[in-house]
Amino acid sequence: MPDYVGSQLYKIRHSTAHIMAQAVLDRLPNTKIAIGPPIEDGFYYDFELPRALTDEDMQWIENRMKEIMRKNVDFTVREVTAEEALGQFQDQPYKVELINDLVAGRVDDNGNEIAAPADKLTFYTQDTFTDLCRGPHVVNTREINPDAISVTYKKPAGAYWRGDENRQQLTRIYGTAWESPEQLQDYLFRLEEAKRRDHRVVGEKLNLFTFTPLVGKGLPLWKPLGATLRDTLERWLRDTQIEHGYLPVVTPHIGNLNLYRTSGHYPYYKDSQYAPIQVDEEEFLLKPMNCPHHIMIYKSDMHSYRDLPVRLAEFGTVYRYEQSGELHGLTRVRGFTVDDAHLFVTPEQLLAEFKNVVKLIQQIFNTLGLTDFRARVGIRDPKSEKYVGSDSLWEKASSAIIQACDELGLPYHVEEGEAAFYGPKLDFIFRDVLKREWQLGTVQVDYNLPERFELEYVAEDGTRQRPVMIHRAPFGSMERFIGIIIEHFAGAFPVWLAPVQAVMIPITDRNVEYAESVAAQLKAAGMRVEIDKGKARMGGKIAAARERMIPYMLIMGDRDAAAGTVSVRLRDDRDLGAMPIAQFVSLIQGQVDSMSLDLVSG
RNA sequence: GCUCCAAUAGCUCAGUGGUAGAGCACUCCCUUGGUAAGGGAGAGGUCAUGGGUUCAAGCCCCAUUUGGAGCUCCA
Repeated sequence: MPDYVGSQLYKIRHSTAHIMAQAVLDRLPNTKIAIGPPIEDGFYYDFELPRALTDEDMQWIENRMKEIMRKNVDFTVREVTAEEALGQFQDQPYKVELINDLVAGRVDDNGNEIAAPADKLTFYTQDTFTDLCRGPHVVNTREINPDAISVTYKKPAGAYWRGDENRQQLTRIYGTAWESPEQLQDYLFRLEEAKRRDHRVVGEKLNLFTFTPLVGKGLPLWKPLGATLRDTLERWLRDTQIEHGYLPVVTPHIGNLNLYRTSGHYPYYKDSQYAPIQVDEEEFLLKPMNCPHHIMIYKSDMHSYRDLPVRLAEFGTVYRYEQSGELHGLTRVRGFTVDDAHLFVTPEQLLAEFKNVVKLIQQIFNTLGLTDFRARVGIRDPKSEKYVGSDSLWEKASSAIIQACDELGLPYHVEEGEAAFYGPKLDFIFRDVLKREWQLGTVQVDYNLPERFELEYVAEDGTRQRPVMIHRAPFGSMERFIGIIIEHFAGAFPVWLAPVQAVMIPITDRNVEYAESVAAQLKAAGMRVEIDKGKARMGGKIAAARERMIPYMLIMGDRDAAAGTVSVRLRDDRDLGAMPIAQFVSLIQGQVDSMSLDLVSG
């Protein structure tokens, strides 16, 4: 957001961060202060505190901040020398480090850019508090609405000084600030909404998956309804890929360590894999990626240019030893299934084939209504050593990706350091309701693994030539993708995807038999249905079905049994009234066949 | 991995040192009700695990395990 930096909201948040630091020092005078910038939806300030903060501290700090704001104090700026700055902050070691770095012109926070030595230092002062800061700030605290800020809405958390895990861990207090109380309320509502949609909560409510320490952390167990959802997605992609000329393959869950030494994966990702398994003098790895296996399948046959592209696809389950603190529901797990495929193409085919893959991914996203995404071209970090292959191959691969995006009219931006170790890639990054970003689909161009594995095809002139590989996964991982669409739909999946598409609600026990005959007809038509034979009354059964986000409730009593109808109620409370069974079957089939996002057409 | 917070019934949670609780779900009984939760009874717990303090521990302390919020990381 280029318009954000320097905007009035930005100044409000930056200034509120300073006021928070003042309030924290008022509460705990021995606190060491670090830095406090504005961020996307608020601000934070990092502190080294003399003791842990309590809820009472947080409330006191928030109240104190409002008090300071209501005093209508000015923010004043003043240029200072390094000596003066060091004198002012002699008891503040983090500030001293910042000042010395600024003066010396060392690396910035990311360690990337060498910053020129600062030609001046500035202090900003409000009330009793002075901070080293380049600004900008509001002129007076009257520009900040005390009723549009909050620091108690979110718990403080740990954060490393300068983002370096080898350095002091500080306490980060988050705050949020807006221009009006209404905006603050909107924001807090959005946070509540995100909690409501949390896939871990919805997954429990809809009975989709579970975790247990006895199986292991980060290892999801898919329950019948979750597995149905997953299977439906898989079948859809599998069928779509067959239409696009992909060929199915199946490979084992472990592989000889030498396979990953040849591919070059092992040394790079040693730390994030399960330890090798030793059997009979040989070492095996739980499969951390599918590429080398697919490569060996390609290599097992002689290929003619006439047969290319060869597109090998597998829902391949892989295991990666993610740091324990990284695990999160379905979106970061230690065992997951990649909707993987590797395309072996001639250099001439690369561009067209890459574009086809991108179109396939776009088609998949559009079908699900996932429209809020951006495309990122990830290229090498020129300063890093972690990449394999020659400069010219990288150059070729990167320009192929960029050319494909240009020709498709796909807006993208290029980021250094986001490439895979063997080649550059195009990622589709989805933004969810909380504006969090998730990497979903990925397409990678690879000249290096064909080289390392000495892959070949026979060209028109009879010579052996090297193919180019495209790695791609539209969902990324089934687990993460499902986690994200659970939150996207808040559990209310489109009809074609819903694990249970319709629930029969017999009004009395007399009507159960009729419900069973209706259910049998719907199942015969390929629908996923349930009968609620529970003891609850109709109202209770409706409430239960709504909780579970089941698209259609078919209520049936004596009148329906006599007339051969079902009374259709939708999960969004629309009531379609009684209709013949055949009419309902064609209604639901229409929605399924068109993969509609709506419950009724038109 | 690090900091902080947490762990009580299948689920959501109450319980501040003195006999283990509620709602939902489950089983049984009554109720057979036409569009957002009928009534009653019952069953279900080594209060995460292991140590410690105490006359006495779900509650206090230590360790471990697992979960959460962040940080760092993410092929």
